[in-house]
Amino acid sequence: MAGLTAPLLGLQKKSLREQALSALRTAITSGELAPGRHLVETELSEMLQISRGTLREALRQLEQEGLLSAGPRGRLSVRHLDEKEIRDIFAVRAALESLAARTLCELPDRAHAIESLHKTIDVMEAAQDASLEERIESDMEFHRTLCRLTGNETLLHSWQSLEGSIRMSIMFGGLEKGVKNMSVDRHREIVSAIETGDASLARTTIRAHMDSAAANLVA
Amino acid sequence: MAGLTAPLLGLQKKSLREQALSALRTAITSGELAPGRHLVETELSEMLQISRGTLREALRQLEQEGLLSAGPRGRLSVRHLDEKEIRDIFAVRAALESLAARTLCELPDRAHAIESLHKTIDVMEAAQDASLEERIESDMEFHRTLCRLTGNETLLHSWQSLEGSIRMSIMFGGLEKGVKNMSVDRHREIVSAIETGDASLARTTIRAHMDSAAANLVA
DNA sequence: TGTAAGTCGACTGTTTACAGTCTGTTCTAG
DNA sequence: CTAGAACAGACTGTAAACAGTCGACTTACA
Repeated sequence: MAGLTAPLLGLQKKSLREQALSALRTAITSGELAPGRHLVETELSEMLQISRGTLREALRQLEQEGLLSAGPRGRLSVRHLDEKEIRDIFAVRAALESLAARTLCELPDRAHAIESLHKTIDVMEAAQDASLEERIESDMEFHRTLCRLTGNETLLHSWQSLEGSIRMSIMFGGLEKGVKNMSVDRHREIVSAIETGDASLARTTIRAHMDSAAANLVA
Repeated sequence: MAGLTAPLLGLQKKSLREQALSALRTAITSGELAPGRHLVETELSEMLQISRGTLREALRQLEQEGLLSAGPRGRLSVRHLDEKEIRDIFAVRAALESLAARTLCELPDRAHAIESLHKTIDVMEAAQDASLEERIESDMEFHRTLCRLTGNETLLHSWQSLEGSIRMSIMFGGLEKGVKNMSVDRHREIVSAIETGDASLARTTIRAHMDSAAANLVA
């Protein structure tokens, strides 16, 4: 876990709290901090080289993102997801991304959006032989972009609040299973559906993508 | 704003942070802290009679709920919603509640859920002549229950994260306009749709309810 | 020996005080 | 009148400390 301090020494632009947040998020979704692991404030603050106060602000945020769960007397531990929870997370994710797809379908001028989406898929394609982590990263970027392009800030925000849980699901289900869902074709299919402007088709395509993704993970 | 301290003196079970959170949430969604209002940490901590550290933890959470927006150098102010944002919030809300309705439709044994929902509508009905605040409260309770009954914790959590924004939308649009959406019949209609088990119908009913609610608010 | 009481240590919740930094404002010297 | 210094307000981050609580361990007693 020594790697935890490293990310903080770099980019000084963000506040310490945000740096700690990123470092912890990464540590959790990468499995460095295993599910169920108990977190001790004084330990973490020492590891991250920040004060307890600042750390606690970050912890509250992670708690709300669903990466940490609170036990008795406020004791935090890394959340553990069971299969039902993974399915539930993907159900919510599907609902959000369906809305995104539907919204994009109704966009009169969606050529630019289509292009942006294809670009993120190009990145995915280029990362075919890269590490699992990089492939997952490019996949997340596609879906995040899908939400961002709608221009609905609330939608993007809700999706991002779920992002940590999604990443945990993938990690919990196994990265190998996770990347199975990241076929380039499936994603092009989604973009095509949006391109047609058929909201119903787009919704169905997204839902199918998510259902199979969740099914793969818990299989 | 003197009322801010009062809620803290009551129920001592929760931590100071949670008490502050509730107090601030109420102050914001009730309009006591007006949109755009700049918040000063030392002022608030003095008003709420808690330390800055504890306050900051609460503020982080409100920020993530979308009730506060951060300006340059971390200066927080009460978020101001324009009409597009209200529509966006209700679009996301519709997506979440559609999922809830669909999930309940697929529940083999949904008699109990149906009953619970009717009960919350009974409360709404009884509150017909109560204050606007109470009527809104009973409406929120119905929709929250809708999400809770699915047993999907992530869905409930996402909805609750949005709850503050929803309340702000109603406040911003005007309470009078807000209660227009709370007809008992419309809600019974939603429950009936779920009772039939027709997921598509349920989804359509929810969506129509939300669309008209959003339209009323920004009208 | 078994159990009940007492002790100790580990953590969290919360407060206070303080240092550093940024920014806008005000006051003064030229 | 204006450039620049001095200042006040506000946020970020830190360190140290204390109370309360709960589990674990120890001890004393029947």
